[in-house]
Amino acid sequence: MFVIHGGCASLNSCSSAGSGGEEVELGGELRRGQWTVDEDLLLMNYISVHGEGKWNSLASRAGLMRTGKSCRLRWLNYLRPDVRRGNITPEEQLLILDLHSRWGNRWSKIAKHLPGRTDNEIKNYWRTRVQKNAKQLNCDVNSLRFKEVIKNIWMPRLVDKIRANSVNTPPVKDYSAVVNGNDNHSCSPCEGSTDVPMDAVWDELLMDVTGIDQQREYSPIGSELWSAPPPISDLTTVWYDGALDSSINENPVAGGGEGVIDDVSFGEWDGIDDIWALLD
DNA sequence: AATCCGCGCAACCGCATCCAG
DNA sequence: ACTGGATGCGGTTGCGCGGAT
Repeated sequence: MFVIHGGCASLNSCSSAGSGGEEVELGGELRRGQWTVDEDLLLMNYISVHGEGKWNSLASRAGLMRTGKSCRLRWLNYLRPDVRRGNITPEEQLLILDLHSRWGNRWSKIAKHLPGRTDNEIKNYWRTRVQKNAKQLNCDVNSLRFKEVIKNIWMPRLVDKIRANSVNTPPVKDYSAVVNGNDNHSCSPCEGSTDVPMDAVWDELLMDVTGIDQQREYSPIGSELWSAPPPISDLTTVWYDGALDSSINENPVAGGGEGVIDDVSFGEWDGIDDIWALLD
């Protein structure tokens, strides 16, 4: 019925809860900490029959010594059949960076545009990868300076990477197919992910990053008009020419309220290639 | 081989919001 | 309008693994 992906390899490896203050008591008390395979099966089987929702009563009816919140989290972040696991693709990275620049730490909102990805996963990605990068550059992750790095260095490189990949493979017309891999997860409605058409998101995103009107001409994704990409030098010219003029203060959420744009000088980023290498 | 250390990620917590009674 | 339970969300914690020493 269900396939358990990832997670604990055995009951033994998970049934003890480590020493981190987790109390796993079997005498009728609530369990905390790592979920066991048995618990996963109980939860999945119950939901397959009765559906999700009413998490508190679901927990007890399913015979789980867990809180409703814990069951909901486990289901949404791990057990749901359409949850996508594994490396965040360049396309997804680009989307995350762009959407975060617009909305800030609205992980759930961002996740709705990445089918199969959970807010938790995106949040973790941001904290581990993006914040690490900010740290390497000695700047605050919310600083305008770092946002300029994202916009003018990181995102263009991601676009390069996506386009480079697309040279070897036919243009992808359906982004959801990209992010879902080739598996046949229907990724059904993807819970709200359709409130903004993915093509529109990508058109806007690439417009933001490249500043080129005819982005549809070379958009690696979501475009039927896609053709051979322009030389990278052309794109970088456009990116870097426009970079310092553009204000990224359009977004009150992500702006962090600094209000003053840092003096961004890319001459200072001598080690940027090294840092970039860490992100690959 | 043993130990240390940093990273990734699953899970928890507290607060906010929604909604039915 | 009020209240309490259910749900959603963002921040934080800590375990386990793998690489470095």
